[in-house]
Amino acid sequence: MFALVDCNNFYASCERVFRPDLNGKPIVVLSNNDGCVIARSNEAKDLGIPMGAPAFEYEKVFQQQKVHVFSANFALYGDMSHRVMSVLSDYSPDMEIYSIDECFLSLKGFEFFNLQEYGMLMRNKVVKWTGIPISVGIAPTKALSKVANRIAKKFSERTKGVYIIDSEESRIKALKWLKVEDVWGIGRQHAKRLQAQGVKTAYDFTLLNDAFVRKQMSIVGLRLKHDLQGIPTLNLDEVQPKKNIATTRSFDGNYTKFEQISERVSTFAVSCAEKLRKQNSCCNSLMVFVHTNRHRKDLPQYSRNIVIQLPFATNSSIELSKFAVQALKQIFKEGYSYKKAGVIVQDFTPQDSVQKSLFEERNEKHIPLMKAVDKLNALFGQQKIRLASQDAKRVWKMKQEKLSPNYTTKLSDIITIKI
DNA sequence: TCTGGGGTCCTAGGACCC
DNA sequence: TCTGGGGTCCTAGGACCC
Repeated sequence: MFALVDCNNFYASCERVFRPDLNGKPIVVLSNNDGCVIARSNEAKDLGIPMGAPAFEYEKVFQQQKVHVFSANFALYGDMSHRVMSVLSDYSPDMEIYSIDECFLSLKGFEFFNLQEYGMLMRNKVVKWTGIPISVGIAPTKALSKVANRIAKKFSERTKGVYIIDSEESRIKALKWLKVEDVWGIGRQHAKRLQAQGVKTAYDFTLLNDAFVRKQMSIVGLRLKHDLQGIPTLNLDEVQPKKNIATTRSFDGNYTKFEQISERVSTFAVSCAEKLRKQNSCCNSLMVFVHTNRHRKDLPQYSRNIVIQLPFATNSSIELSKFAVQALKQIFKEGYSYKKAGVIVQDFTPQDSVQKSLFEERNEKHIPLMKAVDKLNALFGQQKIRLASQDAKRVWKMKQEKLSPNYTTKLSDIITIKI
């Protein structure tokens, strides 16, 4: 059996942990730049605020309905996620952290446990120790545990947040209830095609023949089908080092000058380099892209990316920044209003087995230098030490008007309790 | 005025090898 | 008239996830 544990309305719940006065009130969390809605409390969902809603279009609703609006505070959510996962890791020797707010637990060897009770234990402990409410779905396969989790959440009053699929009868009942477009792994495109063929529920999907599914949805779809039939096909994955790392941002306004954008690109490259060093990888290639605001139909549009092969594998902020700005030079065109840029590093090699280059040497001095920079930044706060090619005055170029304090990661933001 | 960010996997087709 | 067979590697594009 597998358990899929999922935090309810995760970002909204994180904000609420430190603002208990907001219990029962509508909350939304906005994306970077306070652009669109990326998380909603149940109360906000009930008001009909959709996922991804542009914030400026819903300003009136927010005011009229007294919705509490937060800028995304990823430092807080990341730390809270850690805490939740750490509590959950006590409940199984095998765990797959699937996303910031979800994990699978293997319940192999738990045959003689009362799984309903076990799920309740997890739920109570997590909410008591972290303040985050969770839902637990338990079933013989990963895909079915996803389904069970949905039921646990949807009917939380009846299920108390824990639901188990453990018989053929409950499997079929669950799958007949679940719409095909809500199945994990069936996105908009596949759902559209399946519906056109009369497939309405997850159960209908499991009745299709293998060859048909294989042809329409590749091996991925077929695996999913088997998993939903109760044949364990998807395995628990361990956390792998990433294969790509990206730092991309929309700008706080429209940028037209090369210097403005190169400063951003340099900062993005430095951020990628930091993430690379965290997982002990070096990258061999790097992509830079820029584009204009695609929502502005009245302005001329331009969008381009470029991939460059590096002469040697590196994770030095200095090198990567230099290469990224060089790449930007090749695609930047005068006369456009740019809205977004990004740096993506790819083609990794482990840090300790980097090949020497025949023609161009990487500067070995960068290794201890980066170590020192990382140490200082960890001690004195992100971006304390920066390259001259980055902006020296402002660290964040984002609209974050409703940012909550970093309650759990910054000493000066820790809450005070009066007793 | 204002519209997010960061990932994964699979397949087909082209280019190449012997 | 008739023109083989068996591979690998890479990339772009498409699908999906949170």
